[in-house]
Amino acid sequence: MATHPRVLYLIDISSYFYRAFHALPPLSNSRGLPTNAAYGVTTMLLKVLRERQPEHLALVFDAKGPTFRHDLYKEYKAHRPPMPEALVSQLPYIRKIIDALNLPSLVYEGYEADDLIGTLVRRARDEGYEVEIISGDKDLLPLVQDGVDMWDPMKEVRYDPAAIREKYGLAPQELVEVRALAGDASDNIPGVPGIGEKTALKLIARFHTLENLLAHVNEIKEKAVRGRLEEHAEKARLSRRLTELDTQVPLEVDLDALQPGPPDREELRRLFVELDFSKLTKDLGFDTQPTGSCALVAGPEDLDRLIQAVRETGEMGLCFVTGEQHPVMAEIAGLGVAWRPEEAAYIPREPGESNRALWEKLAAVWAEASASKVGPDLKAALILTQRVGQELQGITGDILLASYLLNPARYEQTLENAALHYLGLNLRGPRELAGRPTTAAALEPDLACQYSATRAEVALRLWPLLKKELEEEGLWELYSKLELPLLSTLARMEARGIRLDQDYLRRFGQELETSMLRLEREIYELAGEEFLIQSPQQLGRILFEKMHLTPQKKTRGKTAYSTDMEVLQSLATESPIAAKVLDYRSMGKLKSTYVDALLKLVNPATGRVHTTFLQSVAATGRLSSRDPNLQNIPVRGELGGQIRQAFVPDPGRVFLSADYSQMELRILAHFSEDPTLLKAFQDQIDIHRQTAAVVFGIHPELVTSEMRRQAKVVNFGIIYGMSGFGLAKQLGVGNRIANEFIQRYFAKYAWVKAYLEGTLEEARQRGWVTTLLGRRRQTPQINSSNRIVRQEAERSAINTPLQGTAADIIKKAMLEVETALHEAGLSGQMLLQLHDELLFEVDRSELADTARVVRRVMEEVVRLKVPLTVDLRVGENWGEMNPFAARGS
DNA sequence: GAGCCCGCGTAC
DNA sequence: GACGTACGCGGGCTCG
Repeated sequence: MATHPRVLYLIDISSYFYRAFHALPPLSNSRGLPTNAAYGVTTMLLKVLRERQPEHLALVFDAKGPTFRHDLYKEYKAHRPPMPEALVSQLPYIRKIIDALNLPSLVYEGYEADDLIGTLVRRARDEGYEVEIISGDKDLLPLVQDGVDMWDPMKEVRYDPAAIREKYGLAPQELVEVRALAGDASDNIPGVPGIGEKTALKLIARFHTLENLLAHVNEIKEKAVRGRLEEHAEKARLSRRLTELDTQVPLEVDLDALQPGPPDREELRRLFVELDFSKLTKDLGFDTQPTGSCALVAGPEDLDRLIQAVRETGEMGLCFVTGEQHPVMAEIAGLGVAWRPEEAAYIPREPGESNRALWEKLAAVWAEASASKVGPDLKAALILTQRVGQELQGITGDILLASYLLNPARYEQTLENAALHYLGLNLRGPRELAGRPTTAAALEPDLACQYSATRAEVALRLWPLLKKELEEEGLWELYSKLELPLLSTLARMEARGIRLDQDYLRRFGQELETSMLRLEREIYELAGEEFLIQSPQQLGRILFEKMHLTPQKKTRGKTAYSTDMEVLQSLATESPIAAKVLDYRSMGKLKSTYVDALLKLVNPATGRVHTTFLQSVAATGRLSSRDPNLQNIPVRGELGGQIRQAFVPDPGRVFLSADYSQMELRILAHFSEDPTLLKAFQDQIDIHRQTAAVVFGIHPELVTSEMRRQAKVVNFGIIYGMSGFGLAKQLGVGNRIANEFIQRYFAKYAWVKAYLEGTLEEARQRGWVTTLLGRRRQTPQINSSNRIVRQEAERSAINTPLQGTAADIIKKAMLEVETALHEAGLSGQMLLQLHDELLFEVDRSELADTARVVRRVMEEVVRLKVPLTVDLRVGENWGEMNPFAARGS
């Protein structure tokens, strides 16, 4: 039986530093350290290890300083610029990674890696090894022979003698002769001037060696080539010596000993985390906990020990396990608690008197403010604990909130991502733990224990890291004075909920259904067949293939005809079917998204719906709302308003809404300090009318309502970083006119233009933009060479300080309004935040006082260079809100 | 049947 | 390619 040949893998590592550096975009970690070369080299090495599983391997380095080739020719590699600083700074990390991977390295003073590889190839063949050279450098191709091939894992190219013969028409060794003739600009090898690779290949194919060629130079017909060869024969001979590999490097190394050792996985994890190599970190497969037993709190003794430990450390990581419902309603399956790293336990919630006693005792501990509470979602924990009786105290470290403030757009804020990013740990979800698709609440106690105790423990470990970063980045105040207190405010709003008139909503749903059935019949009639109207695909087929209406545009994926509102509106002149589809669509939207979905989410015990406000999602600092989303309940249009009418206050109470007027434009005025814009707001001028006067170049008195409407689009467009093209499309005017609008706008509001440009420049320089209260959003794509990517980043960079400052302001106002109402002894309650508006439920008897407090606090919450004004409205339901207490009355 | 993407539409 | 930030529906596809 033939023994399998031993293979020696020789990695031309130095060349990969440059190749990775130049091939990859300029990546960097969160501290701005460039990482692209380190990343490329690491992935290359991991690929080699994964795909070859080498038993014998060496990383071969270039020696520092001059080599024998410099003695031969002082100009050798003389034109090479010094290594770029961005690459130099990565070398120590590459070194550390190689050490952690525990791979043998070879370097020999006075020689390049190529010579060492040549020497090793010779010796390896003598000792019966096969060799694979890992390189992308063509200079090494002459070494390829039977039993020696070359592989470039980066480009996934392989060379053996046959491949070289096919590509160059030569034997590998003959490539040395080619290089002697053609030279190499990057190494400053002269070759024969005027002879390039093509000519050289031809010549060597015929004469095989340089010396043979020079001996038979008179057989060459082309005069120019012959003349150059005769003139530069010595240069060619020198080039050949420069390019020939020295395979006799006096290297004392035992090939059998060139074996990779076991990698230091902990060190790799540490390095990958530092460099933000999150995918590689994940691939390392560090799980938080092996399957096994978990500390289940079974009786009072266990719990006493837990309580004792929490009191000793003064820290408590919490992770409740609940069903999917809102925490106001969700079933509690148990609680994971951690008190110091590596120490955590799980308390299941079971029926029975003894378990109830356990939980009462536990509740007493989480209600002690002396222990700092840390967790992945403290708002949910707060609501759950309120429900169980004792409200959570000592709220300190919300992991997702902290991670969000540090980098709001980096990734979805989850404990999994934070654990991976900051600790290099893979958290295992319910699916991985159970080995089947499931939810946390459905896990067996032992698995639920592993799940939630681990999460509590990981949160506890993450918190000091996040806190330190918040402090270092100047975000601690934003966290501790704004977002963390707001978490409690939001918890109260969510828990309170908002009452829904279910009977009304059901009736409305039935009306919609009736109207839709009628429309459906009419549409089928016009189409001549039945089809799914709500399917854009089928609708497109009917409208554009069967009925031959005019297609207006393709969908975003270019795959189908678009049937969106804009298209249908323009088709209304061609066929009555378009308007009917539009009506059918809008009713279907209301029914499915608002009527049906809303009814499903009502708390049956109270008739109220409880949204979840998400505090670590929107990249600008805004809140978002989910299950149901109460921030996009329809308001425009007859039918839309009817949905809002389903939201009603308790008997004896009314809704009070308070919305900031033109908030983002005022913030633009504040930041830009544009005199015209400032004056308009100080004088309480209608800003859209003023902009209309500006862009149409007329007296404000002459502005028509249509002009004002268009100017409103311009004003909004500025905030969104809209282009001339976008404005033209939106307004339905030509490009030229739209550009003229923009030009006149910036001519009049010149400081706005300067401000916007300043924002972009700042983003380019610093890599982030900021808001009034110091919130940050990183702008990693702002210097992208891809124009589309870059412009998208620019629009975000322009919009974020404005939208984010609005978010800052209303968040601060929410905190202060709550306090002010409480101090004034008023019972009004905040129900919703809608980005620039707050909705309260107020006792009718307290309406006037509450309105006064709300307006005062909201208008005075920050001092801008323009006044902030608030419009108040009151109503018996959310759909019929009427102006209240207009200013000055 | 679960999970995902697409097209679309609602809000500020 | 062209307007920022969200959430969520139904259709339709893939995968098991």
